[in-house]
Amino acid sequence: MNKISGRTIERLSFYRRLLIKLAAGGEDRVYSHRLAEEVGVTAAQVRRDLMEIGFSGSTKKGYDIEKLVGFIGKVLDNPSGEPVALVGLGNLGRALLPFFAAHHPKLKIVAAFDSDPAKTGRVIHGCRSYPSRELQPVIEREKIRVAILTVPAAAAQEVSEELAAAGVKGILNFAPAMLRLPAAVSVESIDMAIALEKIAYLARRGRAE
Amino acid sequence: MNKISGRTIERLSFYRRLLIKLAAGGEDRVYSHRLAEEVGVTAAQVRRDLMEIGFSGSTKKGYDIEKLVGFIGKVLDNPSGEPVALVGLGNLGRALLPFFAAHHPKLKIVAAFDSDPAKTGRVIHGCRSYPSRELQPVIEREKIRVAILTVPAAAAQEVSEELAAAGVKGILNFAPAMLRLPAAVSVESIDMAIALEKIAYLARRGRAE
DNA sequence: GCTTGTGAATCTCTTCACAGCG
DNA sequence: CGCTGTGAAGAGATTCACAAGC
Repeated sequence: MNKISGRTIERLSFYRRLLIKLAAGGEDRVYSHRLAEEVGVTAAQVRRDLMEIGFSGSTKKGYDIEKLVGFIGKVLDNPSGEPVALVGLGNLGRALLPFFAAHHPKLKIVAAFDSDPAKTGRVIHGCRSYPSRELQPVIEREKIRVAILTVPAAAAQEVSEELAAAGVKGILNFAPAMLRLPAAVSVESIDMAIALEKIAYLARRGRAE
Repeated sequence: MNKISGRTIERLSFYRRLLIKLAAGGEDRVYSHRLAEEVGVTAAQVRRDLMEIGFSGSTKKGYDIEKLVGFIGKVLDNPSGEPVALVGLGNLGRALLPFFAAHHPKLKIVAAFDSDPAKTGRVIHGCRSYPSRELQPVIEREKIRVAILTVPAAAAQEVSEELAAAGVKGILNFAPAMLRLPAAVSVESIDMAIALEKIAYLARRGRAE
């Protein structure tokens, strides 16, 4: 169950989301075809992914939804929950707080940071905000290993280094900048400006496929 | 210069961003190595990408920055500019307005929509907001072909169909939902919840590579 | 020497297609 | 039968490595 590819991780996450929805609708078993159809991949892909994590559906009638949700959880989640830091309380950061607060049972934003004193020392959407100066101590105290970075591009490298130094091992980076960090720190970048340029390109040229 | 892969488009966008920064710093030529290093890919990858769009640097001393920026622009941009619609003025949508308004010379959000009358009929960050009912006429009038979708997941499918019907050809989808649309419409989804789960996973397991 | 441009090799990811099972 | 699990084939993307230019 060791090295699972990034693509597979993403799809597992999608599968789980859908499975939970199906379970809420009262279903308890599902075929790879169905899962594939709803998530937008092929059935073979679904079976491969489940094979990769070592999950077996009974051949009889597809996969047991509840079991599969649990199994995916064992792969993706930290059983004891995962505290997350949000760094940068600009427009985007403030918008993400309620967005992430809403959903996840395991992932929880427990601390927010900003360099602007006007934005700190408060509680925003149930999350305490601290001045940047307290970044390292708070992250260490709360044992935070995952951070969301929503600072301006110019500050991103510096702040990410502080995060890494404080012990953060994964950064979800929204700043339009490339972060250079030790290999022990994983970075996943969401570059919305690039995504918009891409979709504008695709809209002009005909659709691929 | 025809079918360019999605990956390449994204990287071209990155290259351009960097090139503009270099040009602002007074530089006028650049080697593939340098570009690669700063963007986080290999030099061979850079050269492949430029080959793919048919750009030739002089062998003498790398690539002419200004020419390359222009060339990438010819590939990516609609020369007459690209009007964009934003649909969904919740927290995220409102945060994206200034974010996108800031930067791009060609891509410009010219209309925003929301189903909540309290949020419409105003001008937010220089962008006029309309009630959803006016979605189709406004999009047709403004000849909008690109839309950013920031509505709740439950509404995403329906709204995206309206967009498609109104003539939109590319959708940047932030809703955690899979859109089923005619193949003529391109969809690029940014699923922040999935991305956060992924980075949490990577933070727990050691880094890949 | 240092580049770029590029065929060929490699790696990674996805799909095919079928054995095996209930 | 129609399903899952999976070896093998296929597609795509990346890197290697080297010819050719200045």
